Amino acid sequence: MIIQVFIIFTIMMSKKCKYALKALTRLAKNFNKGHLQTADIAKLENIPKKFLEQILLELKHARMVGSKQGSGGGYFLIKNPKEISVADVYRLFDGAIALLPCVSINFYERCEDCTDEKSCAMQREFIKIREGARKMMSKVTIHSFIKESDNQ
Amino acid sequence: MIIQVFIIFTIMMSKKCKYALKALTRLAKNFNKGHLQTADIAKLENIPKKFLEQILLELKHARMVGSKQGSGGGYFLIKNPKEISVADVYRLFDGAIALLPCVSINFYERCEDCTDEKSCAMQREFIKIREGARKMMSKVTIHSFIKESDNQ
DNA sequence: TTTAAATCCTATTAATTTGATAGAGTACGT
DNA sequence: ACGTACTCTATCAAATTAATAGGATTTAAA
Repeated sequence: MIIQVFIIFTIMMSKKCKYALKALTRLAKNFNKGHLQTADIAKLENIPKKFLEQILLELKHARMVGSKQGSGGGYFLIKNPKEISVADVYRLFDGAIALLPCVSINFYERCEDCTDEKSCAMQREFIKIREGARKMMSKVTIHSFIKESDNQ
Repeated sequence: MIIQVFIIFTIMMSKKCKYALKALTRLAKNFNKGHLQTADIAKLENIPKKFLEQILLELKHARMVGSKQGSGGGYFLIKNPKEISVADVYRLFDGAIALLPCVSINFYERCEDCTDEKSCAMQREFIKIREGARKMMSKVTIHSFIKESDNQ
């Protein structure tokens, strides 16, 4: 008897990035209403608390959230939810939106195997693909994730 | 003296996928003109030969290329270059185009941490992002990578 | 019919990344 | 001073990537 197991690996957004978006959305629902604690966000969003700590810290360094230390402290959004796009968060945690480094705006790198970038047809075409993804990822913001039913 | 090294990791297309696109483009330039050998493609495109072997084999299993075995053998395209899109090749080597598994058409999977998919605002928005990327990746084909100067 | 050439196929490897945990250190309200 | 919650760095196991290795198989040609 032969058992075949197929494992399909897919390159997608990292969990870290997804958790960040969820945490930001939770903070956005509380925008201008005080702060939330890591432990509460972790519970509400099903995120490992210690992992979330790192994420919120990175978001703080990126100046998307602010924090209040000590007892009774917590995190709060310091940017308008409409001004934090998926592209911003994706770039912070997962890097380039472009599929090839030579096509990236923020993470540009030359391809080692490329002989003439100026006439590279792949580069020309992958710029189009990047723009397709970038436009959509810039349009969707944290605000987009807040449902009307959340009355905010 | 402190030396700081910054390593930026970016999720992009895998090298395998990129090599596949380059190999397919090379074969496309030779479409209906006989076959090319792995070793020649490897040399022309700066791809490790043994690695390229695997790639061409996968492309064969996916019925994009055909092969002729034995001495004097090689590979040839069996689909029209206009009918092989970047999306097709990307899905074959790197998996889903969507950024979240719950949003993927071909690699759908439920998010473990999701409580109600029907009302999930993230899912709704990430479908838009997927469509932005998918449309562009479907439009660009192997034919797009062939420059006019290659007179083909 | 032997030999060489090329594809076919599977296993293995080192390096890197991910997702997470651990354990201090620091700030602050009570 | 005490407890709470953020800050920061180190570490870990599992998974993935990008190759390499080594045969097995097929075919043309000597």
